[in-house]
Amino acid sequence: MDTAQKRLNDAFRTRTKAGRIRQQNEAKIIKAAEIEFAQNGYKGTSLNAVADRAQLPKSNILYYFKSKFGLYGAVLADILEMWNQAFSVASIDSDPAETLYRYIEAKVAYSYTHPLASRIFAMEIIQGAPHLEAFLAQDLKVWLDDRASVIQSWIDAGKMKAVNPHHLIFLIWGSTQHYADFSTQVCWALGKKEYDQQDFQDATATVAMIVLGGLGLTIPTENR
Amino acid sequence: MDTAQKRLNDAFRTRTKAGRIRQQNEAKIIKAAEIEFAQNGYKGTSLNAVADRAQLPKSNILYYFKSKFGLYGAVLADILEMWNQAFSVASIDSDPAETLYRYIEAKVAYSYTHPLASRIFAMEIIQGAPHLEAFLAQDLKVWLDDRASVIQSWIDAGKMKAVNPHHLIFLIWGSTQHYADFSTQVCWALGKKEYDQQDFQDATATVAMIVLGGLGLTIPTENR
DNA sequence: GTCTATAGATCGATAGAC
DNA sequence: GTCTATCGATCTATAGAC
Repeated sequence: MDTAQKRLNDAFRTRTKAGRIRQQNEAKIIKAAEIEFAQNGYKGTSLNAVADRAQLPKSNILYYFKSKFGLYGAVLADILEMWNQAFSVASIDSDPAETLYRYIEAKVAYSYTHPLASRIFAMEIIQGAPHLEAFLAQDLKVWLDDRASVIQSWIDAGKMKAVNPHHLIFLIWGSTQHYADFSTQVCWALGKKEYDQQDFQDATATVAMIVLGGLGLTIPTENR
Repeated sequence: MDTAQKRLNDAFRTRTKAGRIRQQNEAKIIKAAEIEFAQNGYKGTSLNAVADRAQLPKSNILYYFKSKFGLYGAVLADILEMWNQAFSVASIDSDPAETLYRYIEAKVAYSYTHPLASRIFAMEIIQGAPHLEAFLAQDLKVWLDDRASVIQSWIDAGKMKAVNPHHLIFLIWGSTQHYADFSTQVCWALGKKEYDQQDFQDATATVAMIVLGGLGLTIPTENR
């Protein structure tokens, strides 16, 4: 009778007591969905294509995730979880050069280890964030403003040149994420089929040198 | 009988002697298609949506552009034409600071005046450039290598710090194009609905200061 | 040249057998 | 829980009236 309570119970059981087969299948589906969503966007992705790639019947997807939008939400949740794990640490009184270098390094590494996640996020934003607006806009803005205030405090303390903190963050985002989102373009230019570790070290070095240098900071000694 | 020749004639006549109404309609369709492609990608865009936005019957689109792919090609051609007009000038013996500043300025301005074009291009690349690969890969690589060799000559002449020229170009691309491609994100962060001119001046100033500063160059006096 | 009607394929989602 | 069959909507593209 109480269907709302029943649905909550179902959802909870689904999250916690999922069977072994179901968990394996869900993982296979999310992995396949990441590839398809990154390649074709939300509208451009068909459940048929995801099902084929996951080698599972299409109805299986809809049974697990209720709808196409539900599947997309699960993929985004996966991405945001990784995102938070990688960039949640933020020290207030730490050294600007050290902190910014670590951030650039982590950002480039993330582009290397999670190119699909990075690309899906990029496409979602380019399209105006029609799907994640409600549940991400606030978190993201809080995180950004927090970061910006730290940078501003460094500037006020005379530890680095004065720049618009938000624009500085965008510059770092743009130039690092570029390596994941525009890998096709970058690979053409470098005459390669795929990146290797050396390319990512070069990327980190170039971005760090220019950004830190431009701010009047020096790269931490152990990374020079 | 000679259908190949006939088709060539048709194509030529279409390009050159197009009627007034047809030209107007084609322009309306391309403008509508730009919005839809930027919002939903190639696969995610339907001719119905384009037709509705252009306020023209769907068959009209297929009559003018032969197919969905033909329409997309026309949109891309439009974008690349603007692109070339904006960035084709490249001087060999010019001043690095002056040249790089003008380039950053032009790139940010392009993001401001042609955000849709910039976004379509970005999505195409993110998706692996499945459509424009054949007819753009070569041109783009030639252009890039040419630019990189100029930067290398500046480095060899001791005019600026040594960096990987390709990565420097990517950094500029990434950080400037970011303002068009990720406008949603940037607007959230700045707490605005749309950019104004001041935001773009700030963007130009920040990117120029950091990039030129990081390379050991000074911003041209008239722009400080 | 322009537009309506519609074919043929594929979409997301559901019903029901097992 | 899993999978087949299928619905109704929507897609690209074409045929043919005007």
